[in-house]
Amino acid sequence: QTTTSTNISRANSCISASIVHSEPGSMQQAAAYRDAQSLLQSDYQLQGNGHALSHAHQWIAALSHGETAPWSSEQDIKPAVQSARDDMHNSSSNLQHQSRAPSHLPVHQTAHGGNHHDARAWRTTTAAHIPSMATTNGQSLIYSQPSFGVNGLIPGPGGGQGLHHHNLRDPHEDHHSPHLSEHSHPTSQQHQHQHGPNHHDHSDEDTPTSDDLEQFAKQFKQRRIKLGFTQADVGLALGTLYGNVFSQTTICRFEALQLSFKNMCKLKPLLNKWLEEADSTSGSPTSLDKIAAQGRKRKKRTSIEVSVKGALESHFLKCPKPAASEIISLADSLHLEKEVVRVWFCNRRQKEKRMTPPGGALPGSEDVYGDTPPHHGVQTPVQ
DNA sequence: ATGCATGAGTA
DNA sequence: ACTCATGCATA
Repeated sequence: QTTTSTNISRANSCISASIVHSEPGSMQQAAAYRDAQSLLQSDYQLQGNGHALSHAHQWIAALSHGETAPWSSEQDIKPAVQSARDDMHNSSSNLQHQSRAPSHLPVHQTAHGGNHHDARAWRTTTAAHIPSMATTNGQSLIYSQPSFGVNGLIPGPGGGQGLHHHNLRDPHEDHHSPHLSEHSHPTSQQHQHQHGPNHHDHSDEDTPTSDDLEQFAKQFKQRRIKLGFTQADVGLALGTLYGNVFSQTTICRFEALQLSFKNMCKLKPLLNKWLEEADSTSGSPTSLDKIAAQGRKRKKRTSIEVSVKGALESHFLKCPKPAASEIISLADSLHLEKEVVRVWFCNRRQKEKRMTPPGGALPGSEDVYGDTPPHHGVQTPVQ
């Protein structure tokens, strides 16, 4: 039975945000965010051997009784605080019109034009990238104005764990060509380059191919580690640099290619820029940060039992897009809330669309739900 | 590193 | 109600 994991809420109080210094003298590094975060969660974060305990907060309290939307009941606090005029809007999201028409061309969007792309274009093993730039909205995405002095890096002690970041990962894979120049694949990756407007040089300008992304992601990770930054540091730095903060999760997923092709394309330029800034900047401070004091009661994460997951999985194979009624009956039989089941399917589908789809890509069951991207060869991205 | 969740934008 | 981009909370 689905237990909802024990959990303590996270504080959702507004953090006094922090400043916005753009002075060259102000030094607020990444640490700020991290600290703030830990502060928030400090309730239960143990230090050393401490057992801290926690105390529950809001929504927890709320659920004791009325369930009518335990979490979504009252107020909804808005995230507010996006640091001022930061136009982070750019959501990019608006442009994926996945034409279900079988005849769509694999459009390749420029990172900026970010248009559709159907999520199936990558993996285009056999090239076939038709450079169409039918992009309607040729701007949006990314960059916001660089109003500040840039760089909010600096890994050091202040940078948090950067202190002893040593190497908590991959014992192997260390040292190898540090330069970001293009050398390539440490681990064989077949890369068939595409013909197209691209020169051979895949760096950041044009629309990258999935191979470019793989290469970049791998290299990015290595550089990042060598520089002593954590994924969280990077996410924050992006925020201080461009105004768009990203979480550790996103950086992690980027490195692991667990984002959609389009999403990867959008992020690559930013990360690439950070990378350049990062190693070129040896010691310049300045940063600005913004911590979104987000307060929104989040539903407790439902923990679905393995057996139940298995059932969902098998259903997914049969029908990736169950109708509402099916979801209801399924939820009912599995003793799950309808919403939980619905979300599970959404997430499952999304997972299929990542560059690195889950293992079970069974052949034959590809286009069943008219939306399956043809990810053929899923080459192990592993590391 | 990942599972479940939220929300904006769409259809 | 879905797709997508993202992320909190967890494993």
